[in-house]
Amino acid sequence: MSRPTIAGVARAAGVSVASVSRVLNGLPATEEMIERVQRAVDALGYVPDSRARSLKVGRTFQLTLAVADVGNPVYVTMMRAVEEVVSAAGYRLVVTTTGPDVVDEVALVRGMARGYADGLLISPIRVDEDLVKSIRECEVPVVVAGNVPAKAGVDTVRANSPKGMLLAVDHLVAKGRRRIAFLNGPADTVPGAARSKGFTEALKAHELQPAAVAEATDFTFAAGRAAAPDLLAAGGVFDALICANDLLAVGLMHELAAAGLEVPRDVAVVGMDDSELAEQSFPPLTSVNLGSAERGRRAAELLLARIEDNERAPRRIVVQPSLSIRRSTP
Amino acid sequence: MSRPTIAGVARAAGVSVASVSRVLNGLPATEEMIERVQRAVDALGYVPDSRARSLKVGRTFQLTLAVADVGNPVYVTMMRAVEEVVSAAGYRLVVTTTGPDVVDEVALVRGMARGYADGLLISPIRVDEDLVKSIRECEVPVVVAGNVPAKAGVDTVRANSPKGMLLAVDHLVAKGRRRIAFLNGPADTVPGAARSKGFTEALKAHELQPAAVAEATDFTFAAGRAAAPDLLAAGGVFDALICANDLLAVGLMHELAAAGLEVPRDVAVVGMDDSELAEQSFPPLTSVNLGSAERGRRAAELLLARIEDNERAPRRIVVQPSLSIRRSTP
DNA sequence: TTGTACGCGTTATCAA
DNA sequence: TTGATAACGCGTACAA
Repeated sequence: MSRPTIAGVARAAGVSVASVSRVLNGLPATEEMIERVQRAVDALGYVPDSRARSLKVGRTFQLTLAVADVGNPVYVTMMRAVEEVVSAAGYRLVVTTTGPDVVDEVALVRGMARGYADGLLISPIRVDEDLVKSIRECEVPVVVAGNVPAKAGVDTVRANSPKGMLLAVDHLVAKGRRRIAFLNGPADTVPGAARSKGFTEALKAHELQPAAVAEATDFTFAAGRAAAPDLLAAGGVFDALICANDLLAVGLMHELAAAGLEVPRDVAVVGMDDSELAEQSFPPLTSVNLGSAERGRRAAELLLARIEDNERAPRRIVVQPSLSIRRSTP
Repeated sequence: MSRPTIAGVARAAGVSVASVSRVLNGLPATEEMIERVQRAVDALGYVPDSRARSLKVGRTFQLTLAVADVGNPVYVTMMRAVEEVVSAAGYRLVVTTTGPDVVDEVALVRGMARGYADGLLISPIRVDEDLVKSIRECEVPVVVAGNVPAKAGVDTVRANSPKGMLLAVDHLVAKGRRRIAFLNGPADTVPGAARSKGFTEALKAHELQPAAVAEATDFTFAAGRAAAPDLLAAGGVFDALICANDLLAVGLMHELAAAGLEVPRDVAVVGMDDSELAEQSFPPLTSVNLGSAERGRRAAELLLARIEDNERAPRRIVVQPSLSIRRSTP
């Protein structure tokens, strides 16, 4: 006994398939018709086939979320927010990992043409001409969480890294720290470039010179630890440290402790992303909240809105940062 | 101009749709035919529609992963492993959050009948008769990551909590700790019940009595902190503490520090799951590795295998634990 | 308000 | 080897 189809229900109810379809989709029908159909549906345990439905209506009620690494806390936060919005709207979420390579991102965007999802929410870690082109030409609506040129012609939600950097520097300066160092992630990434620019600007605003700058090989805990020697070689020249994300900050804090430096007494540390790890680390980490959850939420809403109406002009939303002050700064 | 269909390609190439389909699916054809079809495909930028394909072949090449909370580190680890296996096999991953309620899990399992995915990988947080029934009757293959009665008749991959508990207690006893306390999560959950049973057995094996036992309201950092007063009220009666997961352990460690207790000197702390947080916490947390990544990987493999051959007898895999010793224990 | 019949884009069967 | 055509299960003109 295979799964019943709409034809089976119609036969069992003694009505036409059209009537069954109408009742199931809430279109006008007589009480008696609704009753008969419902009875047959229940009796047979009929469930509409979403494959056939997708082909017919040209929509899958699925959205794709593409991030570089589903394990990164900031993506986890975004994903959770996205999942909430999307499922509340009756859509399923297809989660894809692109990896660090831009060609994989391009392949993914092109692959949307197969029509397995109604929209794409992508947070590209690196951006090039090919990617912009593929996004502009994508067969389904695209929303970018991150920075992409306006000529891509799509909705965008991004953080304000420079403003966030300024909040961090303001705070440190207010606490009397002047010799500020910076640990970035890879500068050839979208967030890396933004952080670097923001740090330079923020120091300039305070007429300060960087006390030390280092670049980790990745935005991870391990990379943060590995970058420690570079910074510590400049021993004692900095009394504050800003890290491009929380993982780097926590990794570095472990090495600071190992080197006998106390946080925040000897070195104040500020992370970015304000992920759950910031609250959980010891000491709890002061961190720039770049609004990952809000970005996820708004990006998802933008995507849903665009699916409803693809004619509206692209919007570029910037989510403002805030500073979560904890015990890693004085 | 809408997307080209296989008919458009056939027309452009001057061949039949059947031939185009064959070439695209690698079925036997002459060199010249392959050449002509390929040329037309490239010229038109044709991409097969996966909706139509799904309807025809009865497969979507999608799998559903259902967990209670995509933000929980242990699920993140599992998800990453699952995503890797699944995408390598050419499948997409649909990620669904069930929430803490068992009725939502049942609805999800029933909903698989719509055929939007070829299989389900579920990690139920609570299990009841309804859920077991729905799993047994599910329209698509199901693999359970966790504990579910054999009568559900499905492949299962689970951790060995009791063995893991024993590893933790062995270690603590070897280090001279005898007054061992336990912080569990909700005992009416699958992992909570397993942890509780394991702790009791492990202490019995060493002929010890529990020094203190508390139950947090959830498996979270916040719940760990909130549970601290309960345990600390028993002040000084324990010199070691096992927590049902890493989040609880780290939350509690913050409160221990606030209470002036030093880890591991005053209290040795052991977590469970050996998530990335264990390595990142300060001091780094000794933790029972229950093999989340391996469970995810094997569950995904089991599901793929069952989709290929649904006749094989259900397998019940138990992944063995190990202990990752770090500085939170002497 | 209800029923008939067609088409969505693809794969698979059967003849040629 | 290739081509014509019948499904796959559903939604919806159009006609009654």
